[in-house]
Amino acid sequence: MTVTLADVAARARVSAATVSRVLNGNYPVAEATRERVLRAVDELDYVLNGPASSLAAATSDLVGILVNDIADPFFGIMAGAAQSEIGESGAGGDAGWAGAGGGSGRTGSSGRTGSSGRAGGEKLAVVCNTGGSPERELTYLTLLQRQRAAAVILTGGAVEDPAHQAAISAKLTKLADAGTRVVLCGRPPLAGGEAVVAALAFDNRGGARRLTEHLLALGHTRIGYVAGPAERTTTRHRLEGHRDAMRAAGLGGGVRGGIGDGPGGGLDGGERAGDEVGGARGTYDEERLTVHGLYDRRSGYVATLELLRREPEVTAIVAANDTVALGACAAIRERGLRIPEDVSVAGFDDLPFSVDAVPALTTVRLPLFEAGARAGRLAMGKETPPPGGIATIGAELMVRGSTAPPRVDGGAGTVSRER
Amino acid sequence: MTVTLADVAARARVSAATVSRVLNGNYPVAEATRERVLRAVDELDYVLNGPASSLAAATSDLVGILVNDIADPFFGIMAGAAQSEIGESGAGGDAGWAGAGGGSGRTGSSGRTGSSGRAGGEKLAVVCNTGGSPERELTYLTLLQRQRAAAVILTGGAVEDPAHQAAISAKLTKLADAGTRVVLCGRPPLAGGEAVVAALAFDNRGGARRLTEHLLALGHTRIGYVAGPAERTTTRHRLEGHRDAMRAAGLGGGVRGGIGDGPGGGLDGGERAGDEVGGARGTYDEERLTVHGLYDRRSGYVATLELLRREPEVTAIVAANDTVALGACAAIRERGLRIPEDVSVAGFDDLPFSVDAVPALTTVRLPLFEAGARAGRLAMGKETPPPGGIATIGAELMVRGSTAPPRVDGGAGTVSRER
DNA sequence: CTGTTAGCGCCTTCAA
DNA sequence: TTGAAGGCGCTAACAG
Repeated sequence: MTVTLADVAARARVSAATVSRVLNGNYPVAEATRERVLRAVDELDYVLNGPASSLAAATSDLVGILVNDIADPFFGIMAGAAQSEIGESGAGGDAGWAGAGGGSGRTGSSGRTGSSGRAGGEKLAVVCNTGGSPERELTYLTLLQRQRAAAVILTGGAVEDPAHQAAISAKLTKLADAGTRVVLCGRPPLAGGEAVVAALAFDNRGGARRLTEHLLALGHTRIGYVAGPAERTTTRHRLEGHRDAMRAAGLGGGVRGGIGDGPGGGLDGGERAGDEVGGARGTYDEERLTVHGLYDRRSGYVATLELLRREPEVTAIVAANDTVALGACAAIRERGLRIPEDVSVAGFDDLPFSVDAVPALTTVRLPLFEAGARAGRLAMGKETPPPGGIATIGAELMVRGSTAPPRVDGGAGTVSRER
Repeated sequence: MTVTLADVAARARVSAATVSRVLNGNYPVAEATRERVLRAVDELDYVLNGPASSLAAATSDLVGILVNDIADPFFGIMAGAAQSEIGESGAGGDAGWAGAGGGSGRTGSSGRTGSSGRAGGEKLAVVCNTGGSPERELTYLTLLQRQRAAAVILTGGAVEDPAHQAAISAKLTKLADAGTRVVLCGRPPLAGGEAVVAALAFDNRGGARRLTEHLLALGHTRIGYVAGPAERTTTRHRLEGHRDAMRAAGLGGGVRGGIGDGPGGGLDGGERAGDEVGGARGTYDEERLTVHGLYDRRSGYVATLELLRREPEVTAIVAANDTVALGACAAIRERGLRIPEDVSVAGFDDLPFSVDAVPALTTVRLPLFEAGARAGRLAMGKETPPPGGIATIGAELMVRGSTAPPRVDGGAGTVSRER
């Protein structure tokens, strides 16, 4: 029923081996023969059997890109950039695709029907949506391992549960052993990072610190923080950067060790406002002015409402990311407060929509596209890994209209005022 | 080096066929044997060889989801929803993953190491980013065909070039012939749609019509339209809906046949403002008040500036989608005009951020998540296709703060006024 | 319920 | 430069 290599060979009057050789372009083949084969391929409309090919060659042209949330542009931008480097041979550029031609030296005979059975280095870059679930992440990794993927790119923060860290680490080691190139993008390096080709980590901590320093310089002291899910590295690093800045300014401080002290990282911490543990007044504030949620708009909205309830005098809200910041803005406005006059708001990531927010969002820019593209190149072996396999990617503070000095009379004032 | 089925068979003291059977769960196997095999699998840390399996079974567990722009939540939401239905056996719900357990009846022995060599119905849902390029679309389809994908979901509008339509159609037919289930989501049905399991099309035309009718009811008559790329079905349908409404109100009208009359759909039409072709004054306006661009923020910005230049008295701008609308808002504000007092703005899609725009964006809601999920189910054969294989998905008008009656003195007035 | 027997379609030495 | 032959790891009939 389906056309096979043998059929093409017969039509071209050569052996199957020869057809294989012209298709893969790894071996010298006489130009005449080659032409004949290519013609037969087109005439028969032959399409290589991937599984058979992968089985025999013990490797496939699949490259997996794992993302936490495919509906979030944060991941979409990185994934798209990576794909643009992986898809066609040397696509390179920003968004330009080389088109269907290319391949192993052909110049697109037989009209634009092309894009047939050629194998030449074409990789199938696919993105897998883990939904932030560690189990799904592991499952996808196994599926990719099963497919003998050529490379795997893991994007975004990792879950910090030691059991999962270990499981992921073990899995990546196996993948690497099997010849799969593993690249981390926007994720901190693994403990024993030998398995990984390269790890591109964002400077979340530094970015967060500079952002909060900006707020402090403006004169804010009561700064609320809407954090992401408690167990993620990204969440922890950004929160730590924020707290570092606060402590350096003599605010908050005390207990070390991050954010793992609340159960489940939910929005339910509010009821424990009196739980003084460490004793230090600073610690009290630090926890009281932090609410965890998801990296989505709704969480930003709910968390901000909670923050305003806990501390009506808050003059600034720092959100885990831009999306969360949008939710925060909505909550603030709903309470009849103005941005930035009554409350300043800041985000993180500098997603495309952030500049269009009203007022434009002060945030921390992460070079998502560049990082994704670099990860793609690394995965393809088109770029040499950074020394030690680890690179930290800078985060740039973008000051815009959503942050301003606090009101002189301090605090947001009563919550009842209508606009 | 790598563990194979035979190794597992040897360790479990059964034949390879038996191992295969317990792994695939398609055949009755004695409970005792089954346990033994599973234990051996875990002990050996065996992972099924996908290519070999696909080769022998003549089908793979790969499901491809093609999107035009992975960085656009419009596609991300649909793709994520589809994946949630495909990933795990019966995940079903909104965003909840069943976790790594599951599989063919096991209850997760040996800790959470799990997610190993089980094959049971697990599909690898992958999204492929075409970047809107027809060539890439074709290439991905070929790659998927090569992998013997179990199913393919095409999302979003199609390019209207007949040559490509034909090429895609032919390719889909081949895929279907090879047993791949093809589903269209947010894309109009094909000419000869036999190859397709189902086509879920959005009511872009109806939605656009109702949106413009809303504006007309408000009293607007000089309405600018920022359209998407000229050659896409989505662009055409939305524009036609808009013009239908305008004509029904006695505005615009005349020449039939859509938007294909400008070269390349660029922003370059402005210089031709005097080209009166049809003769009817309405036609003139229709084209003068339409500018094409991409489905991104920047295009919305640039196109709106152009629209304001062509017709300073414009009182409303309808954008091709919400992202474009954001750019339009930026342009309008930059010209010192207020939304909606001076100029009303409307979008399309109702993406999550639209409700957070200031003022909140009037738009047309498309049930992206539901549609994506349904497409996923259809692709998995978990849901029976609609009659005729075609379903039109409703679009709901969402009236919010960005649209209001035009100013009584008409028009946006001079552009120099500062806020 | 389980083992045996053939391939699935291609790549890759090894010769020629 | 090309052909011949073996096997990659698994599944799918058949027997038993």
